Amino acid sequence: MKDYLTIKEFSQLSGIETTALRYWDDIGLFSPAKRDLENNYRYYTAEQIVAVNFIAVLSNLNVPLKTIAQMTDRSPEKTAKLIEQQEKLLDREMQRLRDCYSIIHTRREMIYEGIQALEGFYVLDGIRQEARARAPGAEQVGFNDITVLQRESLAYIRGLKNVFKEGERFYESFIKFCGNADLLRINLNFPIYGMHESLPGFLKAPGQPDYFISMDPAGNCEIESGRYLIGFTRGNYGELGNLPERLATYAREHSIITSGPVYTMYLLEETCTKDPSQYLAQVSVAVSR
Amino acid sequence: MKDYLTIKEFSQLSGIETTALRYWDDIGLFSPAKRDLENNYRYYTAEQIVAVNFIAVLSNLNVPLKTIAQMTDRSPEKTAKLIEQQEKLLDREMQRLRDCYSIIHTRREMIYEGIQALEGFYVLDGIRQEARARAPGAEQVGFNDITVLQRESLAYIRGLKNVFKEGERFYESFIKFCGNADLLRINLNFPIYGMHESLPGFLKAPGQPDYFISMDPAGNCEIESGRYLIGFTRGNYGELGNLPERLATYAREHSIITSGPVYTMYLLEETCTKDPSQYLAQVSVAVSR
DNA sequence: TTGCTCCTCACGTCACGTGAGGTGGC
DNA sequence: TTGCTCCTCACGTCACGTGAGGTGGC
Repeated sequence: MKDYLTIKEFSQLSGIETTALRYWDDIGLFSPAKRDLENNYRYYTAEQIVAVNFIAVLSNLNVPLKTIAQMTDRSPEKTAKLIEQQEKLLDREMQRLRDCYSIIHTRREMIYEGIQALEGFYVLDGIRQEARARAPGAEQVGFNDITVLQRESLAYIRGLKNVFKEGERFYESFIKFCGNADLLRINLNFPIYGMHESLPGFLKAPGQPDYFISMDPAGNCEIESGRYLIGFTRGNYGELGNLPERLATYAREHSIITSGPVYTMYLLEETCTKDPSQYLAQVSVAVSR
Repeated sequence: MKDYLTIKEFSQLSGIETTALRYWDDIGLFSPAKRDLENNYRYYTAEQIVAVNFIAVLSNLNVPLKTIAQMTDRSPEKTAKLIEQQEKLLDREMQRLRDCYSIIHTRREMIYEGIQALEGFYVLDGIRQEARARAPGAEQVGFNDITVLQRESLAYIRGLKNVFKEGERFYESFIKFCGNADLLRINLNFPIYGMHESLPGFLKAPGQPDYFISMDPAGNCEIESGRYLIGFTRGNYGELGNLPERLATYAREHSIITSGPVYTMYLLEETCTKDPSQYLAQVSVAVSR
């Protein structure tokens, strides 16, 4: 009399659901060591735990059961090869997950910046203070205020330069950018922003950026760290209201000299709100003092 | 006249299959900006690419479409919270994949050792030589030879001590080990081996190890690095043939003093071959010289 | 007219999950 | 007898994929 385990016992020892065990039996992937001929009960042996656990690991890795089932005519070499393949796939999958993490994390940071801008925040010596820890001497900055802020460097990758022909619609450029993305190895899943090459160009046509940029932390371009003149506004893509004039006026009144590109970043957009009038844009340009 | 994209154009720009786009429309997750009332054509806008890409990223992360669909009444806070949740899930998922990697990698290394043992290998000064690069003076070791080999340290975790009562069957201990695994935080997906506390105990009852051990690289026990007396044999679990005597004889004839536990490792088992008589066990014990 | 795209509808797929209805062992 | 376990069978689920059959625009 050998020791046999019922399907429930075997399920508890191996951690695999009875429904899965029955299904694996049905498709011929993994069958009990014995079947009772009278009542059709499934009986497993203890040593089958090793085999079923290996199947479970592969199944957890999303290896199709058909692929696993091909191991019925198994050999050390075949099993090793299957594992080697899975190791490679796992490497890729982990890279994919890291990429996804990077995407959603970047997006979340943008959203947080947007929420902070809406709530207002405190600034001391160009440094944004932690939400509720107001330092003495810190200046309160509201949503409608223009301010100068220290910024960490941010990587990005940019598309081809936009060319706006007479009467050409805004989105044709964006569509071209998307169409070229694959070719230029631009990942469209990161936040996509606009960039003007200089402030005068921005003031002339705020809704027509010279480039679209993807905020890919692995990108080959960089928004340099330093002090930036920053303002916010709400509204649909390209509709910046009076923000351009407010920025220009602030710079003139505070004798601020700006340099380098102007970045238009939609911190809050479709992923955060259904109402385009509630989109939130942050426009920033480096201060050269 | 606004710029509209057909489903195919939109699919190509976003990288999302038309079938998925139609399905997402059907379930109310993501619909085109416009429908032609006459022919029911779907028309998308360029800015929808941002939203659909975000959905695609979440969907890639196996977020149920129902969960994503709850974002129809979205707000910055809700979206940020959803992302935060996903970041946590991603952390866990990546840890899970690392664990799986560790499991199959450990198993593959064992299989390679098993294959090498079958093929035979060369040993120079206790160090196993690379397969075909036979160093001068190296000694050939066949499958049936007992040998002394240098071994790197290996982590493992062990279960409770086995107690074999009179007439108790081998597998009852193994079943107890499996039953306690969850409690003792033992992962049964790693290779499970046997351990005797000492050589005399092994020689007395080779098929009744004092402990079962799981070769978890994160385990709290260690097979120390050093020289080990090593032999191989084929056969079902616990059936070690004349290997115990061969080991004892070799030790006596070569004046080898052994110390510490005896490890019985099934390098090739059910995952590699269907025939239990083809299982390959490696028995090893530290040499204290 | 031709070739291409678009549509809906129905059915298939994968790996189970969920009852429904009935049997078997202590 | 009672409660628990086991069985099969059928249908549901999730996120599409795959034709089938038919329409629409240049």
